[in-house]
Amino acid sequence: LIHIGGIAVLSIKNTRIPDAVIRRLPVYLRHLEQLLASGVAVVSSQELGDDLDANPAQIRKDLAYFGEFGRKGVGYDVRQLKTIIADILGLNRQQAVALVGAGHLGTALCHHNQQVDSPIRITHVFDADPAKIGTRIGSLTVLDARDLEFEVRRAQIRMAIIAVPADAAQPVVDRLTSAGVVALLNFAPVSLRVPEGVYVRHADFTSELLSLAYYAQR
Amino acid sequence: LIHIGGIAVLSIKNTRIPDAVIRRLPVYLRHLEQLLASGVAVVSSQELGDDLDANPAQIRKDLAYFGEFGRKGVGYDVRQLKTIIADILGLNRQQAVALVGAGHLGTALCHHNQQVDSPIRITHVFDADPAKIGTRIGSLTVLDARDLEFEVRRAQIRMAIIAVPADAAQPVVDRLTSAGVVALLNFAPVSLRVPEGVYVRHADFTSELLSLAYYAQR
DNA sequence: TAGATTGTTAATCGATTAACAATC
DNA sequence: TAGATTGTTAATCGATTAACAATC
Repeated sequence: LIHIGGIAVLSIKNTRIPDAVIRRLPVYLRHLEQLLASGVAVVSSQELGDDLDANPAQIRKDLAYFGEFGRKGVGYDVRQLKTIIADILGLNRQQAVALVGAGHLGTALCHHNQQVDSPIRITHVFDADPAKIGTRIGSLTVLDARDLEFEVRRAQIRMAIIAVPADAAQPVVDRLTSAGVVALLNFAPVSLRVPEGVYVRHADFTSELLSLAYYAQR
Repeated sequence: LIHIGGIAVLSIKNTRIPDAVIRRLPVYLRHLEQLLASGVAVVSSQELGDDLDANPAQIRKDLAYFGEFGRKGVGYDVRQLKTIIADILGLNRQQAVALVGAGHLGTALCHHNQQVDSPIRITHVFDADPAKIGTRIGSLTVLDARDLEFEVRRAQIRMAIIAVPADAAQPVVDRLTSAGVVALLNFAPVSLRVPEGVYVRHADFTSELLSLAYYAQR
């Protein structure tokens, strides 16, 4: 553990942290922001669990992966915990994100990201269609997909969103990873092959709808 | 097991089937369609596993929840298995889907669904904004959100997509479930409370991006 | 028949939840 | 101090993978 002024900070242990834990952190963060906005200074894992429909032990265990942030008999300082989770996720430093594919979905994701108050911002949009290159999506201009590697390297981009058709996805991913991208959010309906150490999250709308249909049957 | 003409068909056991299994079925289905298109008639779990980066035992076990569809020493008939999975998911009967929220994201999801060849189709789009009501998204016209219950009941809609702002989501969900919706795909960044027996899948783009940032840090 | 591959049981792995000593 | 709540260990639960008899 790293202690600064008696407070355990960002003490990522050498344990491998489960993906499920990482995916819950934004949920905690958002709720802490709401609590802070409504003037709540301290919150217990029990209260968080009630609000978020989660097990209090799970919340405590999730947080304990990164350090000791609570006070026994008291709970967690809302403002402090909010800052800590943001730090864990790396939301303090500027993270450039590339979006590849300016179709309906890509365009909407881009607009959505500009509307919403998110610390992670799409900074580059690429498309291969000459009719789209140079057009604007909110404050961004669609760039030529041929310049992908060059721009990604120049901006030192590490995160990318894949919103291209299925058959275009793998080549795009190969080019992105070769240019330094290490975290991918994939909206194309294909399983992607990536080099060791690169993280891929699948977020395919069509598959989601198909599996949802199972639950609608009765 | 239910056998029709010597073939075990859609024999959903009284076992509770894990959600993880259901979510893999569309992946299998899509790949089987591709195999069929390229003229492959029979496939083994080993081959499927290689193609989909999955464990063959897992594929066999997933399928075995629903019946015995393979031939020992041979493998699975591609066409037959494709049909069976489509039946399991309920993709044979027409499923009307309501989309609530015609903002950037909702509009894109609607367009995307019309472009892609998916058996599950968005049939109704609702919005509360008078400026949007009556406008068209592809072949659909945006309906007045005040008519939500009426239209959902009339079309016997059981699936819905939530693409409204966070603070509007819960009331919309309450109205949808009261009108008969039992499966929800939620793009709003809030945890939803639903009646017993209603299935909710969370698909919040902003949270996805935030957790992805963790993996981009180094 | 010999080789291959299923369906299923058993073993393993990992994640969630319960319990509780430590302590604010 | 008494009551509350953390951090953590142990127990439970569930999902994945391995192993193999059955059999095409």
